Amino acid sequence: MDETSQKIIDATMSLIRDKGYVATTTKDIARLAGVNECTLFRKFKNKKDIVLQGVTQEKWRANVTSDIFENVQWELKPDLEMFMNAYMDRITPDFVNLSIGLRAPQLYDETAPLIMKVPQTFVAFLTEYFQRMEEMGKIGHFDFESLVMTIFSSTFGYTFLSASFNRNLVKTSREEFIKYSVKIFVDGILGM
Amino acid sequence: MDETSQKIIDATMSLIRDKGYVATTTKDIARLAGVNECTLFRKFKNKKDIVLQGVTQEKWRANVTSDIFENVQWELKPDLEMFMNAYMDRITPDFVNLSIGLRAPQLYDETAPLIMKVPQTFVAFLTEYFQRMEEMGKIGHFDFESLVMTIFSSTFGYTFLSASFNRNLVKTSREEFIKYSVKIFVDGILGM
DNA sequence: CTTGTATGCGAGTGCTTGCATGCATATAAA
DNA sequence: TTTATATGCATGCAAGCACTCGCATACAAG
Repeated sequence: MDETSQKIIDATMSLIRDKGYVATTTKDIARLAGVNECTLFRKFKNKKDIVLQGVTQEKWRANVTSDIFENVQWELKPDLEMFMNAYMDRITPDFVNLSIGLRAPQLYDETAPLIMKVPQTFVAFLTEYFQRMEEMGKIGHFDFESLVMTIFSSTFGYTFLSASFNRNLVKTSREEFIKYSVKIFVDGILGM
Repeated sequence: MDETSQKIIDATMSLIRDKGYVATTTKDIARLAGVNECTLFRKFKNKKDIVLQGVTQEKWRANVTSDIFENVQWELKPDLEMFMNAYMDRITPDFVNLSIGLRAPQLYDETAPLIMKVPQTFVAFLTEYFQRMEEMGKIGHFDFESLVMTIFSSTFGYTFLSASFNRNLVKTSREEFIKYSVKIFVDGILGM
């Protein structure tokens, strides 16, 4: 990937994050990338092609693979904290807004699988984790799907709300949130 | 509001929910509403004006006022279940997608306060609820902000994930989710 | 019957869009 | 030095955009 193409991709993805795909014009992209508009079409087939190449780059996707969960201690509290930190390290506000910006009908068929892979990876990890924890006798039997959905929804929800309504709605810091919510998940409200 | 204007508003809001504001053209709106395109501009100042009138209609906003929490029993489990049900009754997938469709820079300054009012109302209710519960001696002392954020994030997260990735990611039904997550909030994972 | 109002219709406004082309220039490899 | 490649720049194009105009038609109230 030559430098000019990269600048074009970076400009495109930034604009989509800020304004959405449809509202992002090739003129905008060229201006932000500091190149002439026609250079876009020398390097890429069309506007959509820029985006589709962008979403395949590590730089523009949360780098989510299963090996991010390496430090499992098989201890509920530190493991859930590690899980939430792993999520929030990768799913930054920029990434959240980019994901929303990519939700355009013209793109969605091709980008949706990529966007969906992120939550799926986290949900799959959590599900496996709890199954193993039960096998090890460290927790009782659960409806794992509901348990996982509760914890993941909460992690996802906080991340999304922070990115969308920063400080207007969310007054709790990330560290506080992780500490307290894990405590609640582990001990419940009455048992604290 | 005459019938024609209402049809135009309904068509506009539906299209924004499905494609977003920028991708929705006045030609689309006219076709879906079954009126001539120029009728839009006889009834409304411009495209933006249609949306701004739409978002003020009860029909097109979650009808969230504080009196939706009337059935408080001051009992953790039924109250949290009531809270989550109240949220999910109102924040339907359609409403979630409409909220995202309204996130266009051309609109956001004017629509954001309306969109934000919904989570704020729920967060405010929960905060007050837990404060009263502590005063009544029914729960111990908490960092209420973190507690509220955990529960609301989870409710919001499940609602959003269901609307966005239906059944591909979310296998848990609403009823199951509410039942189990409230159980976890109340008892914790270890105490079940 | 007259008049006002709501709407349809076709055409067209000025502007912007994604995209293309021809040509000049810069740079770097041969 | 020659040659190939990358890029800038001006210009252009067909299509699509939000929005407007003049005029015809329907219908209901007076």
